[in-house]
Amino acid sequence: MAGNTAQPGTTVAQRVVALLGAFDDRHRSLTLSRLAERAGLALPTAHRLAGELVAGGLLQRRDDGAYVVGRRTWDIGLLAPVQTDLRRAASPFLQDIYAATLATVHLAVREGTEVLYVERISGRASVPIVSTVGSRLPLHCTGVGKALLAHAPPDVREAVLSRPLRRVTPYTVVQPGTLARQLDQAVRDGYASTVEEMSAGACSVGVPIRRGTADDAEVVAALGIVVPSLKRDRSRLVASLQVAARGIGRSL
Amino acid sequence: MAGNTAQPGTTVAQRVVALLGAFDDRHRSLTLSRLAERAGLALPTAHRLAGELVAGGLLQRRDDGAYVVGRRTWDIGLLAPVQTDLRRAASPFLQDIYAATLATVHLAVREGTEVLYVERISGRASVPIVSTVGSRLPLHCTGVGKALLAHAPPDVREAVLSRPLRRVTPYTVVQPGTLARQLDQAVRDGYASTVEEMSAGACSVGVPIRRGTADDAEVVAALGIVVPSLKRDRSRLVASLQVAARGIGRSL
DNA sequence: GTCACGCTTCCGCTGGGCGGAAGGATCGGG
DNA sequence: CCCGATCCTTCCGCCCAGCGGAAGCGTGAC
Repeated sequence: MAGNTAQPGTTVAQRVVALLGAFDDRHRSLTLSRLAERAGLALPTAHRLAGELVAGGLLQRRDDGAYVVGRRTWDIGLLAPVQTDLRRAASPFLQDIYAATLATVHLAVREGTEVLYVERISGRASVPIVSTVGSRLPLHCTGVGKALLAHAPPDVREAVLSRPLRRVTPYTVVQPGTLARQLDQAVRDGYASTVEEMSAGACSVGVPIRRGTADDAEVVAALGIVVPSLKRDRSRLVASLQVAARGIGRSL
Repeated sequence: MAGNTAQPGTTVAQRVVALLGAFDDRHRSLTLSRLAERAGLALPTAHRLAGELVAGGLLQRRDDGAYVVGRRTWDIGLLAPVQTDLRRAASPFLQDIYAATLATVHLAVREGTEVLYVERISGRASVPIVSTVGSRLPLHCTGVGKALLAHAPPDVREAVLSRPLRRVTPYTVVQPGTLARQLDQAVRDGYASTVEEMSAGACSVGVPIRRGTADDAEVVAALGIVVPSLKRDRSRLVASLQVAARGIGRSL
């Protein structure tokens, strides 16, 4: 009756996945004990497996003993076909917009009830931004998020509106009714905007990207920029984003 | 005497690493049998393990049955601290250079006898480029590569020069003596350049990035751009790259 | 039909993996 | 200096999870 208790039904491969999955945006480095805890593994097990992953380069051990994701994982992860076609098609347009505005430019898709940022260009003049490539944020407090949500299937909109909207800044829209009105407006206008709803001093605009050229084609992504203020230039910004979005859609 | 023969000394975790490691730039999708072969696993073993990795999201299975790297690996890989400080410091300068030149801008480090590209901005006007973020190329046929090699420790230079230099285009420098002279020249000039040595119609310039402000400080990375031609503007390009490199070094 | 090829499933043997427990290493408080 | 707390590392014996040969399918070429 000694030793082995390992929850039945778990395989080693699953444990490896659990170990890697223990890392996320808010946990980029973990001590052995936290790693074991988050992965749901006994400490010696985590120690041995993590050691093997370090040997394989998937994890890395810092001098202070903490584990971080290894370079090998980065290498391999970059091979994943994450919206490859979309990114290839969008890249030149993102560059154009950046060159014209020097503002942070985002390309994002909806994943469930979150925005997933798949590409970003950030300029030095820009406000400090929370999002990086690979990060996920709520749909209700970013320009691209609202643009995606506005054109999402009814059940998604329902799901977002029915749960409490997380307040991120004092200006975050947390009343479902207000958000719903903004979304309807965004559909009519062809763009969505936020004013300091995600981070202080940052405003954003997002426009939908439709596959193909039809005005009612499926929305597959959103394009957006973050600027210090929307008081001036809003319509010019929106116009250039919309032109780019159409260009991207055409080449999808 | 049936069943199990699995090379003794291999653990499941190592097999998982082998499976993930079977993917590289030239093998972004693999059929089960090739995956098994490249990972050195028996076919049923690869089948089962790959299935578990698919369930865990580290791999993905396309409709045609081929395995590709999964989005989860991408997510997790992006958490890896790959030259994080360098990239953060360099990002605004890369943007500036891009905005000024509209050429493809690269940030790269040396890893052994290869260049590892850690950041890139590519414009629509640019020549089609081989490198992407995460890719590795030889040191002898790119601008950043030569810049890194020129300032690398003697044993690295030795190692590169003593092995045959891979010919990539008709213009690739493959004679060790010529390359050595170019490297010495690059040290004197403070920049290195290539003319169609990596791909036809593409010239590149690379400058070293030194940690700190001292003129003889350690070279930790290189900054470069790729342009269709170097005939005009070479000195202006070099000058702006050098200014940016100093700026990056200052903030490291 | 027949063959070839690649994927999937089955199954019995066994050694790789498990975690409790003991042993270190490090730190800070008394 | 000792002692407890906390975390990491190593050891070890039990046992079942994992292995792969072999058989079964599905598909496509000729």
